[in-house]
Formats: sequence, structure tokens, C-alpha cells
Amino acid sequence: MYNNQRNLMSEKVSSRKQQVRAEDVARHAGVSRVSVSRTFTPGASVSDATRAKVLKSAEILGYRVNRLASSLNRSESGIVALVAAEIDTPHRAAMIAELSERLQAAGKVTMLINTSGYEERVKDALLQAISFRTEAAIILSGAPDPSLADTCFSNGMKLVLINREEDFPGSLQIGPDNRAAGKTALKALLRAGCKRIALANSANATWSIVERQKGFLAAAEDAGVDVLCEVDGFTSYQAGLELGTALLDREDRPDGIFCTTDLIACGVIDAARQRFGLRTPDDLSVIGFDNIQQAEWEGYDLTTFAQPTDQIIDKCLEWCTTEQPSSETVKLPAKFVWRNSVQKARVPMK
Amino acid sequence: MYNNQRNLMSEKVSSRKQQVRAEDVARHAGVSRVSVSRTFTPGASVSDATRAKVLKSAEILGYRVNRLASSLNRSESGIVALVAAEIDTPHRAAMIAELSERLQAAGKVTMLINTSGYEERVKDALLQAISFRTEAAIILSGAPDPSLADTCFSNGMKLVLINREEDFPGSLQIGPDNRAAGKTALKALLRAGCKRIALANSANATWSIVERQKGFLAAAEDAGVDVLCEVDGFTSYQAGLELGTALLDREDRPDGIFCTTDLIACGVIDAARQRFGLRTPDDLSVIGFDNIQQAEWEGYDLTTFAQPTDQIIDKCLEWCTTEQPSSETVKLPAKFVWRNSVQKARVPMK
DNA sequence: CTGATTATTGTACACGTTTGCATCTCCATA
DNA sequence: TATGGAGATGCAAACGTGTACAATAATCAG
Repeated sequence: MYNNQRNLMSEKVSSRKQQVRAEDVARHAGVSRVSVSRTFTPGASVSDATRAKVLKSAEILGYRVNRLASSLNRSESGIVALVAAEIDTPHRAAMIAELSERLQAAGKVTMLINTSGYEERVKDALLQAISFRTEAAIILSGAPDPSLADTCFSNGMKLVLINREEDFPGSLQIGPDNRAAGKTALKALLRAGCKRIALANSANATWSIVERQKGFLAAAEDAGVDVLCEVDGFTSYQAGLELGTALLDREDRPDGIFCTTDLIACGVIDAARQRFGLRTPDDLSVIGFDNIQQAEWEGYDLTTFAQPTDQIIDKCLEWCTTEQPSSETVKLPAKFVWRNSVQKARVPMK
Repeated sequence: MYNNQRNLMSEKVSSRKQQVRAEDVARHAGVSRVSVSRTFTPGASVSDATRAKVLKSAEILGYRVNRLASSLNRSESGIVALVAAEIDTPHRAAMIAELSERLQAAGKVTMLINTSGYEERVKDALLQAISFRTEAAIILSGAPDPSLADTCFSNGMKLVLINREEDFPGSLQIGPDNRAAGKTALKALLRAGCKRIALANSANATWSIVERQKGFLAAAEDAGVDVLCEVDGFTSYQAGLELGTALLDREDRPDGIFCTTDLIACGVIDAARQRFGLRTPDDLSVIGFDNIQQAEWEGYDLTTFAQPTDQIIDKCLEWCTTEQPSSETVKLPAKFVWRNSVQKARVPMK
């Protein structure tokens, strides 16, 4: 017969939360406990009769397979950790929305770990992920110590770094081709006939954002044009306001600005409009990066680069679901999105 | 002696992921397995000597307590589910950022479940949460069937509904006082001297958004003023553009518009500026709701209502961490944030 | 030095699953 | 009818932990 006694040794039964177990369903349906398990395991062998009985009893009792126990047994948690800071930033939020959506569609469960604040928290985040035997950790901001990464690997966890390209063996490093985008931005400003070109960047920029700046400056050097560099503040709209104000306040006011981020670009445009009465693209050409939702708002209509989000996620999922993925670095082209913040080409193409 | 043999019955050892267990650490440190467990259990009794040995060995071997197993045993997962749709929407993103942050600080782990798309997905989300024995589910959008909620309760899960106030026993229902806010909005427009007052709302609005509309209209009725209602589209910036265009295109163009959402308000302001050459607050007064980041962008400078996010989250956490919380409905005042999208008071206060 | 108290360690069981193997039933084929 | 084979079911062993209880070692009061 079934052993119905729970908590044999513990007197205070009430302290434990009573859950509906497979055994309860089994007893209710008059079948064995394994039959219940098999009913909920795809591909397992159960007769239609017992399956029906089990499903009915499960429905009545409100039974759900305990995935903690199941994960423990099969050593596959189905959980993927998303590690990110400043989640409420437009581009980041979009990325997380898309990622969680796609992970879900792939049958995975997303664990969100917010690392705003100290950089140190990436470490804690990964430790937490390891504790929960996460199948993979997708890091959207920051990067872990190599030693910590090894701990991840030794626990069978996969590591994806988005927007990082440092040397990181064993992981997938993926992101847009920031340098190329910077280059394209410069060409576009030149073709628009801009004479005094500037760059607006945050002083606390991420690696990938600095890359954009480098690409832009390198292209400028190649073309033999001087670039006015204004670098200050955080990667935010407010910083854009300040940067824009500083730039437009100069005697030699620039007529074309590459902003390393859409948020900064929005700030620059607003500075131009609200504080100097200048309009894009007539008085000033502005290019951003990220293609956040606000970029297509009518007040900005910002020419920018679209992050290759879909492709990044495609690759992410594919890489995470292969058995023994090998270290890989993927750089995807960022699509140039023409809107109306850049003067129409005055200089014909060569 | 220790039993080092794993997978006694399974030949293909390699198929299972090899993990570092407490037993491995115990063997390495020359102590018993329970000592390892005790080392990582706060308040357990271990001598400093063994604790030190255990910690050292754990460090070397890269051991982390398996929280799946631990949760299973103690029937406390430490996981809280966040159920939300349209995560990349400014207000939603901010809410999630703050919630995940605070949950983390409280030692909880957040599981993000994206329910964009069908409404049906709230059900799937909760079923998933139950499977993982989530301690609580915080629902930011949508609401579950009562029967499903019962299943949640019977599995010891707590339920929080944010921005819902339907009759839902056993759960915490919390959100801003939308009606009162609508009322305040009307008063503010009247005091600004607006003569032709309008309301712009989405046709697919949530319950709480509809409440704002109701509060506004009720107050208008009380004051004996007519309100022009434009209701169409989704709750988005684009809808705001359309709504604004439709309103401002009328013969009897309104001079004061309450938008049930900041996103809509931004759209309305842009419609006014970009399509009609009208400026706030001189030609048009606009009030929004949510106090999203864009509301304080210089291009909008939007007078709006701040969601009582902090208080909501405070209450959430407090409620979720009490043993047997009783059903509760909490309505918190939304703070009116004065910026510069509403004409300065022309009508003196009575 | 003895008995009592306390701090530490060990033993064994439970948490709720999945799965290899063995058993059993049933039906078709030779 | 005997022989296989397929399909369903049961048994028992894991997965990696926490904890009540017992046993042992250490400390202390008298």
C-alpha cells in the first residue's frame, strides 16, 4: 500500500508548506506514482486509460510537476539567467523584452538579475546563477572575472557576453560591429556636407560604446577631417543635453554630431531645439545609435543605427542549445536607419 | 567511508553533467558532508576550524550550494515571479527595474515571465510559476482566473495584483488611486483656464487606465463641463500622435487635454508641435500619467502624475514576507508632478 | 575529580522527481 | 500451442540538499 505518512519524524507538520505531490495524484487516480510521472514526461510509455485518469486527478487536485525536483533529478534546470544593469533604459529594456520572449518560446525560463550599481554585482549575479544551476547566463552589461567564468563552466553553465569582445575563452561574444558603424556615421555626416563635425560621448561609456567612438575617429583621421570631441557625464539623456549645450555654445558651433547613443542624441537634439532654437536637420545633423523607440518619435525623427537584436538573439539561442559550443566571437552589421535628422546629401557620392 | 560511486546503474556517465557536490567538498576537506551543509547554513553549529577547512575546499573546488536541491528540501524556493506584458514600455520597464532591484536586496530571486501577446499567457505564466514553487507571483498586467488563483494558493503561493482592483480574495491588490488622479487632472485644467477640455485615451486600455478616465469624466460632470472624448488605438506614443491629430484638427480645437498615459501625452504634444505648430503650455495644456523618464525631457516637460512606485513595492515586499497575509486592497495617492505643459493658473483658487 | 551543561559531529531520513531494469499482460505470427 | 515482441507498469535507486535526533567531545561548576 501507499505510504501516506508525511513528516514522520517532525511533530510540527504545519510549518512545512503542504504541496500536492505526484503521489497524491497517484492515490487519487488509483495508479502508481511513476505512472503520474510518465504522464507528464513527453515520450514516456503510458496507456491512454491511465493517462486519462492521471490527468483528471491532477486537474482536480491542482497538481503541477515540481520542476525543482525534476531539475534536480535530470540536471537540466531550463533556467537561463539574464544579467543586466539599468534595465529601464530604452534599448536595454527592449533587449530584455525580446530575449525573455524568445527564451520562453524556446521552452526556457528567464531569471532576471539586476546589476545596477556596483560593477561587483556581476560576480554576485553569476554566483546566484550557479546556485540555481542555470543552463546559461547572458550578460548584457559588464563582464565577470575569468576565474569566475571558469567556475561557471565547471558547473556546466554556458556564458554569453553581449556587447563585449574581450578575450574570453569558452563563451559566446556577440554584438554589433561598432567600429564599422562609427565609420559609416562619419561618412554620412561628410556626405551631408557637414563642415564642423563633432562627437558626443559619455565619460562612463561601455566598451562597445567606446568602440563606436574609435571607429568614428579613425575614419575621420583617414579622411583628414578634424573632429571636436565632447566627452562627459553618463550614458543618458541628461548627459546628451549637457553635451549638446556645451558643443552648440562654442564659437565654432558644429553642424554635424555623432552621438554614441540614441539617448544622448535625443538630449543633443533637445538642447539644440529648446536652448538654441536650432532644428534638425536644417541647422544641425545628428546621428545616434541603438534605434530606440524614441528615435522614431516625431519630435526626434532620428537617423541612427539599429542594433541587430534579432540576429543576436537567434545566435544566442542557437549557441546555448548546442551541446558543446565552442568559443566564438560574432560581430554583426548594425543597419543604418535613415530618418530625418541628417541633412540630405549635399555632397554627391564619388 | 564515503561512497564515491556515482551513477551506479547508469553506464553512460558522460551524459550527466558533472557537478561539484557537498560531498566532494567534504572529502576534500576531510570532514563529513553535513558539516559542509552547516557551513553554508546561517545559524548552524560548526566549529570555526571545520568551517575554515570547508570554505577553503569549497573555494578550490568551485562549490556552490545547489539551491534547487536546497529549495526542494526546505520547501522555500526564494523565487518570486514577475508577470508582465510589454516590458519595453517606459513605465513598465521602470517598475520591473525597481522591483527586481528591491527583491534582490530582500534576498529573493526574480523570475521574469513575459506575457506580451495573448491574454491567455497569464495562465501559462502562473502555471510555470507554480511549477517552480515560486514564493509569490507579482502580476503587472492582466489577471488570472479565480480557479487558477486557487491552485496558486493551494500550492502556498502568494499573489499580488498591481493596478487591478477586481474582487480577488486571497491576494494583495495594489495601485495608485486612479480616480482621484483623474479628478485632480480635471481641476488642474480648469484652474489653468482651459475652456475646451478633452481626454485622450487608448481603446485597449487596462482597467486602471480606464479608471483614470472615469475619475476625470466624473469630476467633469460634477463641475458641469463638457469633455471631448477621443478614444482610439493602443496605449502607445503612436496612438497619442493619432489622438492628438484628431483632436487638434477639429473646428473646436481643445485647449486642455488629459492623456491617460505619458506615452500618449508625448504623442499628443508632438502632434501639436510637429503637425500644428502649437506649443505647450502656451497654446495647449497637456497632462499625462506615469511620470516616465521622457516626461522630464526638455522637449516635453510634462506635467503628470507619478506612480507611487516605492510605496507599492514597499507594501508588496512587506506583504509577501508575512506568514499568512490576508486579502488586502491598497490604493495609494499618485503625486501630481508640476512641470511646464500646463498653462499657469489663470483662474484663482476659490 | 565528577557530574552537568554545552558545543560539535554523525546518522538517517525526507524533499519530489526521473529512469533503468524487471515483470507482466496481451496479441500476432509461425 | 508455443514463441516472440511490443506495450504498460512497478520497484528501487538516484539527484543534492537540510535537519531532528543521537552520540560524542569539550567545557565548566562544584
